[in-house]
Amino acid sequence: MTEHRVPARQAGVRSHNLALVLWSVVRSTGSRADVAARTGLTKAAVSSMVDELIERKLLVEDSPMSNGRGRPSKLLRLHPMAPVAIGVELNVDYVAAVRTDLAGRELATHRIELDDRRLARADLIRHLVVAWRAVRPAAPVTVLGTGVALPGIVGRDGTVWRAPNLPSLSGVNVANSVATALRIPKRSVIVDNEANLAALAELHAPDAERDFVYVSGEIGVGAGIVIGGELFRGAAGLAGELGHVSIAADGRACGCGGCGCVEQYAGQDALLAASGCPTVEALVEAIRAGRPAATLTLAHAGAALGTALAGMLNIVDVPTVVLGGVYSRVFEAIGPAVEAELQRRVLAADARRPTVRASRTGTDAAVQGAAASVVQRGLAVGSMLF
Amino acid sequence: MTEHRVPARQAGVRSHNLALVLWSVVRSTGSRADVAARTGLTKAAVSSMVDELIERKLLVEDSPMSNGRGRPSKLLRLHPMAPVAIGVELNVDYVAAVRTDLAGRELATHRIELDDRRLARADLIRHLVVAWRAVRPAAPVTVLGTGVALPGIVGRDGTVWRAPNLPSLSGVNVANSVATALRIPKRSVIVDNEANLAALAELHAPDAERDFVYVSGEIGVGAGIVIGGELFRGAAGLAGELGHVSIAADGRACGCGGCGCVEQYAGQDALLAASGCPTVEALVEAIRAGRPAATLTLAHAGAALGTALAGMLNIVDVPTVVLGGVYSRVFEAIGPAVEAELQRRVLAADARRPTVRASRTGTDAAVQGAAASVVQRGLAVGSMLF
DNA sequence: TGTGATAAGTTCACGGTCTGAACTAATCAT
DNA sequence: ATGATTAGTTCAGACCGTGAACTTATCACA
Repeated sequence: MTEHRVPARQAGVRSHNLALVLWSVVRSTGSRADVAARTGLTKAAVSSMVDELIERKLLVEDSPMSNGRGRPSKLLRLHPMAPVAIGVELNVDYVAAVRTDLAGRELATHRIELDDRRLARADLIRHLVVAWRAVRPAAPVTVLGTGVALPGIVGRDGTVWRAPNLPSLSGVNVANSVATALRIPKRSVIVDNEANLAALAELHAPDAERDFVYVSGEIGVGAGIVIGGELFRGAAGLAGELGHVSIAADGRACGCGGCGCVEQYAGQDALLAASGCPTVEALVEAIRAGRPAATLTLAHAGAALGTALAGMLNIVDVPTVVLGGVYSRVFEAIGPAVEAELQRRVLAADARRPTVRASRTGTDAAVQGAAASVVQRGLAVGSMLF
Repeated sequence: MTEHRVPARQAGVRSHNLALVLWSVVRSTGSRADVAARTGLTKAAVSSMVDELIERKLLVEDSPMSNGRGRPSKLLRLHPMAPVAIGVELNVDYVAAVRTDLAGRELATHRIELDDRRLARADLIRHLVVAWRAVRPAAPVTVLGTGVALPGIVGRDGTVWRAPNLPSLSGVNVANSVATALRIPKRSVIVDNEANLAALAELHAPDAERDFVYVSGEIGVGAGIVIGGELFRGAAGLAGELGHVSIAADGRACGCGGCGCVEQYAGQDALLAASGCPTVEALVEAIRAGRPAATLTLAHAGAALGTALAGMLNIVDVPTVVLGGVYSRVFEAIGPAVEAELQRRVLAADARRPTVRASRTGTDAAVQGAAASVVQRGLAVGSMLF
């Protein structure tokens, strides 16, 4: 039954509305009157809360600006020294980091390409630490928290349940490791699956749908499920593991121990091997050139991906699929095949045709999402608003 | 991003806490002091709210009862004339209804066996109306609302998107039809998938897990997903359609137009046909007698069901499967096969072994859940508390 | 039979919160 | 200058939960 456990108090009202006002300004600047109109609060209440937010150095007031008629409004903006969020990503072939403000704007980025697959746990954590330090703020602004994106199944407490492509992380509580290595509080660290966080970034992009599945095509294949504008994490945070869904009971063997995993048919390595291209760049070029080896490879991969996705859409009921990572770079070649398979296999397809589109975010989707997840938790109802 | 759209107000605090107090008493009787301790509110606040709830005729006070020491407590109970909920279910081979109090206790039940498959839409609605009237309260208590359970895919507004086993309902907005036929407000009617509502009933049973998938084995096979103690409905309310998940690309043809649907291998009709039993009762008897035709049929069906469920568990991340409907009656024969398949195919299985158990609710799970969904919505935060 | 311990329930001043209306401030058009 | 217009502030009013003091009611024991 819906949880009614916690009593509501007046202080909760205040903190909810404080977050509402702050978030309203973060999304788009405006005067107190604008904010009142947007949020539905009265001007009086907004005034009082803006005062408090300015006092707390979260907002600043621009000098008055005329609107043509009437008293000029004083636009509100995020304080230049307002808290920031850091997102880091440890993936199979790169490490990346980003610092963002509360609005998700990038303030600093960092990225290093390297093959992590064989590294020991301590080295992996060290890479994360280096990336974190590379984007850490110089000025004395507080870091709200750190989001960590990983290519694996991550539980709610930050423990890696399984990471087929980064085996030395299996069983490690990365939240703990990162927190102690950086000497920051453990509860300021959020660890999640790379696809989940990329989905969060996609959700924050302009004009994003509120219900979709984001498919992350990297070395591994993951999926982040967004329902009603919120990330769906499942009971323990393990939801959406698409790469190791089997599409053929007796198919190709996989590093995870199973066989027939989609990743073996539509993962980045499989695409390169089947098309004979040495790098993703070469593959993109081959497709642009219309080379049959490349286009055919992607049509097959798209069918495999579409088959796995169809099962997913039948079960979680989502109308659109967003292809990200490698897939967004080869979208013209793979998108139609995926869509065709969905049209054929999704139950509700004749009533509501599934949509497939390329991601609007770039290669830094996961780090952006990692930072965004920190902001989101900071603004969540009940939190102390920093 | 998490929706912060709506401002919080003091009235919201009151209505939240009022619901909290009412629900606390509904779950188990107790004195004002007990309620204060359970909810975390102060005695003063509880006193004030209990007064209001008594005033509103939702609670009554027992005569004082000594506890051995100290001033005797006056136990609080649900008012005998408190609002009730009605749940009705239209299934392929029966129509059922139940009236419950806010605690979910059955006050009246009704059930008629009949084959609905060929009936026209108007007749189906008429059956629902008859069942509803059979359990309607005699005394002048208000009916909080009506929950309707159907074997099909039902959208949030009460429209049936697809009902392979009850074709004449396709495209019909059952919420509207029922509301006008009964002359009750449309918004008091909640329509949902039969498996979703049965899952809700399972959730309300004593000692229920907070994360599970409920599998409803009737003529059709459906699934209700419960995560964190809440029903997961997906973007449009269509989540969990398990019966028509394909487990063999070129498998048996299905009424839904596809082929290889689990329902063709593990649905009630498939079980009866394969085992040669005329009725479910005969099948249960055959299993008790250990007849190989029956046990083998169920082992095969269990493997098929387990295969489909494994995909589901990989995607929505749930640790336990509850088998309901027919499956709970033949659990000893089908459970182990399902479990074996899950153990083999679920990714997280070696870290967290999937559990399979029989449902604790009976044949009236769906109607009970339908009534419970009405109560749940009535107590939801933001609602006017009736 | 009375006294004290114990626990249930009530009362009330207080601080925090939003609302709504009145009010002040600042700019532009005429 | 004057009035229209819009931004922002102030303040009384109502509501709500808290916490502490207080009242009520019972039992155990003397």
